[in-house]
Amino acid sequence: MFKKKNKFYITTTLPYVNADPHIGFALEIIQADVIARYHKSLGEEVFFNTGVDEHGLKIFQKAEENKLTPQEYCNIYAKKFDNLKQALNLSYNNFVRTTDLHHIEAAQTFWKLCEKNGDIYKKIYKSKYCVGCELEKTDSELVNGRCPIHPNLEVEIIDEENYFFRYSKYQKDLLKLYKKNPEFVVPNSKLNEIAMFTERGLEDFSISRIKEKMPWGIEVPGDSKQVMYVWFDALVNYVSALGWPEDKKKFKDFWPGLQIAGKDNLRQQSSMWQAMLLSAGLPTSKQIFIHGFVTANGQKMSKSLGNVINPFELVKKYSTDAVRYYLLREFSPTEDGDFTYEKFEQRYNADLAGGIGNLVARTLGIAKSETRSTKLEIRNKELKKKIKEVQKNFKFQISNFKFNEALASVWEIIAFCDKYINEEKLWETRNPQVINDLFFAIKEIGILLDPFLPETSAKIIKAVESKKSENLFPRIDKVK
RNA sequence: GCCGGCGUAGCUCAGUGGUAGAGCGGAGUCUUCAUAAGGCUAUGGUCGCAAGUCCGAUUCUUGCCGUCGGCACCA
Repeated sequence: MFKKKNKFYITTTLPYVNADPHIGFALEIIQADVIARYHKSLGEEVFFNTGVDEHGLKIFQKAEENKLTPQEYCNIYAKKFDNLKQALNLSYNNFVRTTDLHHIEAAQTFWKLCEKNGDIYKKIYKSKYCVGCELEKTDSELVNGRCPIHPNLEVEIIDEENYFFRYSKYQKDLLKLYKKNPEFVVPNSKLNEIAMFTERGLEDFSISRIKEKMPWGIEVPGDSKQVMYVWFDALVNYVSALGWPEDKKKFKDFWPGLQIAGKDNLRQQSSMWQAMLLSAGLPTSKQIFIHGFVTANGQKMSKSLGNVINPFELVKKYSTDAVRYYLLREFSPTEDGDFTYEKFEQRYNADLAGGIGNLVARTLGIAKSETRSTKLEIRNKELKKKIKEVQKNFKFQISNFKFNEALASVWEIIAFCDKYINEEKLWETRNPQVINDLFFAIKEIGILLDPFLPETSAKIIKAVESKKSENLFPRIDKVK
C-alpha cells in the first residue's frame, strides 16, 4: 500500500574557499533551499547537496600567505561556509568537501572511467607565464599579448606535459542533448548561449597539473607526478555526494538531479561536466538552473571598492527571513539583482512589517477577545476564489523558478485580507465568520510561505493556532 | 569585429496588430483593529530614434543610437 516516495536531488555549485562566503552564493543556496523545501513539502524524499571546493593553486598560495598548511586553511574555510546553514536556515543534508577521502577516491574512479573510454591523453600544454607576477596567465588576462601589470616584460611560454580531456568528441552529443531537452538549461537564453558556443566547436582541455609545481590536488591515477586540475575533481562532487561509485542504490535513486549555478558557471556545468558524464558512461544532469549576480548599488562587488555585502552581517542586522525574502522577492531569479540598504529597508517595511507582519497583528488583535468556531473554513466566496487562484499560480511559478512571482502571488492574499477587514469594519462588527475566514487565509499564507520563509511560516501557523499575537517583523525606522 | 538579449510611468518590470498596465515611491482622502500600519482616489508614459508593411504599430520588417552579455582552460 505504500506509495514509493519520489526522489529529488538538488545541488548548488561548490564555492571555492579562497574568500569568505559571498552574498552571491547566499542567493544561490537560498534559491536551492526553496526548491528543496518545496519538494519536501510535496512529500518527496529530497537530497540537497552543497559543500566546498578546496584544491588548486589559489588555495595553495592562500594557505602559504597565512602560514598554514593547505588542509588547515581549508578546514577553517569549510567551517565558515558551513556556518551559512544556520545563518540562512538552510535545509541541506550533505556538505561535501573535495578533500574528503571518499570524494578523492570517487574523482579517481571517474578519471579512470574516462580514461578507459579513451578520452584522456597526454599532450604538451603551452602555458603563458609572467615572470613579474610569477603566475601563469590566460589569453583573456593578457593585453596585446602582454601582462597588463608588467607590460615591459615578455610573457614566457612554458611547455608542460599534461593530461587532456577529449571534449571535442562530445560536441554532437551535447548539441543533441540541448536540442532534445529545451529546458535542460534555464533560462532559455543561457541554453542558446551554450548551444552556440558548442556549435562553434570544442577544444580538448587540460585536466592535470604537474605535482612538483602544484601539489595541492588529487593525484592522477597511475601517475604520481601529476594532480588533477581543480575543477575536474570538483565537478565530480555532484555524484560523489550521492555515495557514487559504491552506493549504487542511492545513486540510482537520486541521480540525475537539478543543478543550480551562477552565470559564470554556465559552461562548466552545462557543457564540460555533461561531457565528462557522457565519457564516464553516467546519465547527464536533469536540469541546470542559472541565476544572476548580486550587485551593490548597481556595481560589481569587490574588496577594492569596499562594497562587499557580508551575508552574516546582513542576517544579524535584519534577520534570516528578511534576507531570504529580499533576495527572493526583489530579484528576477535569472537576472542580476541589485542590493542597496535603501531598497532592502523599503521592501522590508512595505512587505514584511506593513504587509504580513501587520496583517497578522491586526487580525489577532481583533480576534484575541473573541471566541471562534474551532473549525477553520472559508465562507467568503471571493476569498476562497482568490486563495485557489493563488495556489494554482504559486505552484506554476515555483516549478518554473519564478520565486519573485510566487511571493507576489502570496502577497495578493495579504492585500485581499487587508481590504476585507476594512470593508467589513471588523473592529466594530467582530464578525466571527469573517474572523474565521481570515484565520483560514492567514494559515494558508503560512503554509505557502514555508519554503521561502520557514521560520516566519512556523510563527504564522503557531499564531493562528494559539491566537497569540507576535511581532513578526519590527518596522525599521527611517531615521538611523 | 562576430553572435545574442534588452531599451514601456521617478524606480523595478508585465503586456498587446486597433491610440498602454502592475507593484513600489511621491500626492490627496477615508479609517483606527494593527508595527505612524490598512483601504480608496487622482496624478503620472509622444511604449529609444527614423523609415517601411498595413485601413491602423508600442506590438511585424529594416536601419540607426544606447545598453548588457557570450566569443574557452577565470573555481
